[in-house]
Amino acid sequence: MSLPHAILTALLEKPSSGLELTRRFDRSIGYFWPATHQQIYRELAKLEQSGFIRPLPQQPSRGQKREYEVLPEGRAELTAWVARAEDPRAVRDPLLLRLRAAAVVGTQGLGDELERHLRLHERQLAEYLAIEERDFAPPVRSAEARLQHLVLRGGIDLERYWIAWLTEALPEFTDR
Amino acid sequence: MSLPHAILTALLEKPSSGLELTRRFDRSIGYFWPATHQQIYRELAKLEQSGFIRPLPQQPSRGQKREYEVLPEGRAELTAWVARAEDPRAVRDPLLLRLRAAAVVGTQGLGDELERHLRLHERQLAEYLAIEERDFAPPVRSAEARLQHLVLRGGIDLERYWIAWLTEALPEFTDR
DNA sequence: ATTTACATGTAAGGGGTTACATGATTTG
DNA sequence: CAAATCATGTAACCCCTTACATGTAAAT
Repeated sequence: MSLPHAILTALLEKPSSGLELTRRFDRSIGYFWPATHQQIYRELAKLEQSGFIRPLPQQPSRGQKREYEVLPEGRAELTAWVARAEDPRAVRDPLLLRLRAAAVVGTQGLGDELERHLRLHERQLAEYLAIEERDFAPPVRSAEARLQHLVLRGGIDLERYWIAWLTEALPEFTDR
Repeated sequence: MSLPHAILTALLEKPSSGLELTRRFDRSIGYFWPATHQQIYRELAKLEQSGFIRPLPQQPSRGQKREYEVLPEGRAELTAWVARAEDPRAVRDPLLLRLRAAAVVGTQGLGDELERHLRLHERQLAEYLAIEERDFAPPVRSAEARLQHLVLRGGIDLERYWIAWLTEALPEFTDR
């Protein structure tokens, strides 16, 4: 149940239409919870029906922009969710699984794939570091910015985790 | 499309029934790809229909154990999957999202939740380390064991990532 | 007027989660 | 024989993914 809360967060930061949300997701919240416009429209409809958000007074026709804002009930729900007890989700990683499978059927071709993943993670890390430099440069920051920085740090460290693990693993795969 | 391959891997290691697979998942493959018995039975039926596995000659009635073995086609599929190009899955983490939400609605109650997660990850790390000590102790090992160890290392480092990040983050949350 | 971009949707299918149903075997 | 356990399965719901559909506005 995270997508509705991701949307509430984004709408509190700035009332938006479905497509605007989709674009904002692509370059911020979506790093940690990606969503397509189909998901977002569906969820907006649910959130409206639940009384958590409402459309800003505007033209209500198809093909027209339709912006939403968060109601007090929505803010209350988000506030409660922040403190709610929810266990970490189970790890579900296909790459680790593939290594396990390779232990049984052989590592043929896996080395190249691991290198490819290594490059992808290096690219993602570079993207995060650029954002960090742009948005969280040295001068002291607000509590809000410190929290956002912490989240970004989580992403950065996760990419570094993968890079370290892949770099350690690669020597096992010499079929090239 | 990872669950069928996880099952093929497990069945190659040892032909099993659905319930046996469920139990083996709980203490090995399931660390990186959990699955309930419902999922496993459904997937076994699909794998049989696809001609990747077949039931061992046995009594075919309800409530009776029904064991499967992997056919050559199944092994071929798994071998191909190991080398297939598949991008890393998108990160989708509710905790990072909650921090982002907390930047907007406040961190009330989040400190306790972060500490709880920290404890859960410490427990998981201890479990992994116990497995490492039990199954991958110093004496030199087969290629198969080295790969399995690499996978476990991935799990260990991932828990350490969370522990490090949570430990770094906690001081930001002083509402206790 | 046609094309392009903007904007909101519908439909189908897959996989995961939870609750429940039912048959067979073992144990007290 | 009653209860517990083993074993396989059904059903419903939710979320994510992909492909497609449709309407409006701006650009050429």
